Amino acid sequence: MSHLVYGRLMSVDRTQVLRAAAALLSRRATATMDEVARAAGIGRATLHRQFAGRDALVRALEELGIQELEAAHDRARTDEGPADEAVRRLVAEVEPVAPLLSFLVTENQLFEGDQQNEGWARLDARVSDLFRRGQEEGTFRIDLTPAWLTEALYGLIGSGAWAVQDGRVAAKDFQYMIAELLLGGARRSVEK
Amino acid sequence: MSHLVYGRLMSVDRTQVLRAAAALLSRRATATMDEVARAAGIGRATLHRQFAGRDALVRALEELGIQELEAAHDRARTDEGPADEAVRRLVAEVEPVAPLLSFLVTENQLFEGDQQNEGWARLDARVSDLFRRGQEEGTFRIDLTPAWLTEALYGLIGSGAWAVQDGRVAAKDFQYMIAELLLGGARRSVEK
DNA sequence: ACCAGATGAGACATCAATGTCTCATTCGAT
DNA sequence: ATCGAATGAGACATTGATGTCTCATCTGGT
Repeated sequence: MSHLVYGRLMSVDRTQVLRAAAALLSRRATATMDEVARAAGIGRATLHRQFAGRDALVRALEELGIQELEAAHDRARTDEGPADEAVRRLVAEVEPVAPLLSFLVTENQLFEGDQQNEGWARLDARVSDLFRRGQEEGTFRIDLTPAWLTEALYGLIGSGAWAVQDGRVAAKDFQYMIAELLLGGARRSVEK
Repeated sequence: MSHLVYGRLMSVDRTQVLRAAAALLSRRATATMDEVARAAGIGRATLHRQFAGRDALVRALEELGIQELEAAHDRARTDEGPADEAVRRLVAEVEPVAPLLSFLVTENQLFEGDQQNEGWARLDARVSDLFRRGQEEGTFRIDLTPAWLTEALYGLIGSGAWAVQDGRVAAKDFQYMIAELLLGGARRSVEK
């Protein structure tokens, strides 16, 4: 019993399947279960054995996304140093998860916002806290609510991910474009 | 033949149906044809008589959205006056169309972006031109490309529409939040 | 009042995706 | 090499939405 993983016999790598699914669904949110299976290099039956159904798959993707976002937050140490620099670090760390994030956000929009998942609430709170801290430190303007800044960050990350995927923005500019617009806006400022 | 409209006998108001569809689909993008029909107060058969199918309905919504956005642009006179003020006017004029716009944007993302609709291309060009003009006038920073600023504007409008619909942002703050963030960013600036 | 045309309701066939199941094959541990 | 477990491929039933059709009813113009 050397290959027991989580009490089950090992077989297909669950995480690997999830990553393949994320990669595909981020591009085409309407991809079928069969397509997901092929993208993951496994049979449809096996996919169904691992995830009871499409809903279960999406929920698993949600968990994965939340995990990775939490990890990104941790790595970015958003509670340390100047708030604007923390935002930059956060954007940088979130970049790899951006396509999955935008998929999950739109997915959540589709299915009526019945139950605000606890994980999302916690993430929202972390982002929101960051902006609030920036306001208290005098770095961020106080006429834009932390809730809106949080929404805007998600929105810009989604737009950025999609613009990159579509070739309208170079991948290397992703972090810069988002962070700069979010922090400094489009208007030319006197400083700098 | 007093009630001939566009060569067809009048009956249900096509535009009114489209508006009802827009209102519903903007909230629940997966709403069924039957739901759309009920929302419009007509029978499903009649809905099918007017729009060959779901695709046709969405395409009609697309045309409607494009029309209204063009009209918003015209009213905002985005080629007059300082670019930043033009952006403000544009955001204000676009606000009523925001939910429909965000629906169409995500819808377009779902179906593979094979052929860029001519209408969207023209709208993109108008927005893009506005930002370019601002850069040439020295109002906007030049390190953010017009293409990205255009994406960002759409993204923020979508986020704003959704945040309002979800009650996380007050409807009355919609224009201000978007325009201020887009123009000035989150960082507190020295001026003002 | 009459009539052509449009509507609404529902029956119906179709279609695509989903979920379940079977079975031969393959893989890994021993 | 052998055995048990997992896989892949495909058959199959189910489901939900779609699109078509019919027919009774209604409406607006004459």
